[in-house]
Amino acid sequence: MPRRSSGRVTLQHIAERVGVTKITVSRALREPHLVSATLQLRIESAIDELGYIPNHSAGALASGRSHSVALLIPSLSNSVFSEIQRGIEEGLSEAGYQVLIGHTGYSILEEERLIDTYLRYGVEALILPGSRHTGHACRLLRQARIPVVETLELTETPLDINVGLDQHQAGKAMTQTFLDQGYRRVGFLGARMDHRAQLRMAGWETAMQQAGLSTERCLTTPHPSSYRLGGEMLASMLDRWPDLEGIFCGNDDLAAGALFECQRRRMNVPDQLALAGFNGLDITEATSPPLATVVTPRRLIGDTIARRLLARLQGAPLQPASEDLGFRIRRGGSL
Amino acid sequence: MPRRSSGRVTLQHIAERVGVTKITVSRALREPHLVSATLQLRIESAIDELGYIPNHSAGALASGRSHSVALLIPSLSNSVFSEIQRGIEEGLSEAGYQVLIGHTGYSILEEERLIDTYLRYGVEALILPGSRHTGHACRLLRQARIPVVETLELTETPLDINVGLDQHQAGKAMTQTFLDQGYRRVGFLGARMDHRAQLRMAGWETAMQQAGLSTERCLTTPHPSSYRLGGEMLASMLDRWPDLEGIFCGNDDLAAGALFECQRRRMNVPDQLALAGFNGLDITEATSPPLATVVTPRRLIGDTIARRLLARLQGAPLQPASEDLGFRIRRGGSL
DNA sequence: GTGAAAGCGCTAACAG
DNA sequence: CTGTTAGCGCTTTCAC
Repeated sequence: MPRRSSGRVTLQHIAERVGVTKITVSRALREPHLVSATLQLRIESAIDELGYIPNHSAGALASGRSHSVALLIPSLSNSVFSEIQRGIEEGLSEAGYQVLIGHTGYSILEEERLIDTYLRYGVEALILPGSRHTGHACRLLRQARIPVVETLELTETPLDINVGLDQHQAGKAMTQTFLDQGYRRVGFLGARMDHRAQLRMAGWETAMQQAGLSTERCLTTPHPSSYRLGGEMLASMLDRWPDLEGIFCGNDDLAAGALFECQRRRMNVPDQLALAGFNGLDITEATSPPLATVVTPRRLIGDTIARRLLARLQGAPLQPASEDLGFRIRRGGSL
Repeated sequence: MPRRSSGRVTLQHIAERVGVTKITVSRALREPHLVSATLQLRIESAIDELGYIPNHSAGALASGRSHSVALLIPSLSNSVFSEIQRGIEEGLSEAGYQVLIGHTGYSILEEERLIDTYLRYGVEALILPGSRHTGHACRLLRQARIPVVETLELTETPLDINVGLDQHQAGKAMTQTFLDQGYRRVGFLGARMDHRAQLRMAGWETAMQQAGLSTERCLTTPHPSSYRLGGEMLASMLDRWPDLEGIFCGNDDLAAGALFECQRRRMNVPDQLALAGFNGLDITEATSPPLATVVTPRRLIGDTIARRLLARLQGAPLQPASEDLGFRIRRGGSL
């Protein structure tokens, strides 16, 4: 009589039922070609009858492999990441990896906590949003000796794989589009102000300064962005700088919210005020007028991550390098 | 010399460094009050120095407890679930549970696959969207003998905990609001047409039929909903039924997309066409006019799930029962 | 093609 | 407060 037992059906139960040892059952599940066809069938039906569910922990412990990868994203409610995630998941699940999702809430402290958690789970790789991490997180990543992907933004000093786009350059390019269209008093609206939002804003500043224009018309908040916030912030900006000709919003949510506020005020977009967002979400094509935006190659980013990560997992050597997947400016009708 | 070894730092390494046995180190981590203060400190610093990361699989295997719970949601890009998820996660993480997220893509087959996956991971509870599952999924759930939560919709035959709202009733109530305002030719627009979308549509049908009105003005598609789709479907409906007075959209995305299309056509909302959505997402308060919608208590659902699930995890008996958390109609300005 | 033995890293149970 | 022993369910290794 065992002293401890979970009561769950184990390999051993299947083995006894079939009249073999558990290693044969194990093989039947993992390397069917090494087991005779008759046995294979009898084992399958025993598994079915008894309702056997493999114990992942036991397998991972014995083999030292978890067949899982952690994907950290800043926020579950931001659809920017869902396409990236789709590409990653399709690529990795095909290769037998389970993708464990965590969300950092845009906090590198929370990211650190999640890295720790998932390293305990024995993930075989980590995919992180952004390139800024806490010191302890970096130490954990180094010690873990597993492939790491940093994504969304590019960094000069990648830990391993780095796939994304130049957020600063993109911010600058969109601002330049305003300038090319003849707009001069162009403001910037930013929310959350995570690292990428800061880079986009810096791109705006650079473009404005290079054109010899003022960068005073700028409003930011640490609060999460939302449609409502876009409207409120637009109102504040117009109060303060009634001479505004255009606003570059750090993301599409803010831009859409700003557009709605313009509609309420019966302000014509783009004649009275030009607007632009960032990311190229579905909503930018649906509004009236469609919103100008920086279209980011999210699906491509996801696919690329999957491809490069699989290569690393299959033994490709560590060669830290950045891959710039670019962006595209879409003028919509709001600019 | 061990024959196999992962090379990772283990409890044993810490124990040797400190000069105790590994069980003491294990206790220092899990039940610090059972270990002397001096040892506690020395163990902590050894853990820090060597960079020890506990092996979750080993712990789970030995203790039979995974301290994790699976949360399945239909889609990562639908912000409807993010608030529910937040409530669940806050409540459970406080109690020491890790929440593993999976997304079913609105498919009960994929749900079945995920249930199987997470049962292998040894999750201590499962939170599922909806109350419809495959036969095999039900069998798996029964055999697992762990708490199960079915959410979003209510069911007569809950497997265990069921927290949500009456989607049919909500659809009916919103339709009744149209009728109360004097609208008669009220259509329905639905996308994806998962079970909840079907229930909402059935609510619309019931209300219309009870009022002796036609239910012909109805357009649905299996495609995922989006703003753009809302606009396109509105256009189709107006082509086919130019006499439409109002449209109840199965969700807020469609309603917003429909509103944008009205703006493009310079149709006044609600004078020429009344609109309503479902869920009460942020966007419904931001548009001009704000959209009528059925406000669902998502945060409350999440909190309630966490509370009731924790009770079950701490030993409360299985008492299958539904909890109806209701809904609220908000007229916005589009109805 | 199948089996026996050992061990992955940790915790339960009992002892002192 | 700390240690000893056994074992969780599986896979590796080596043997037949």
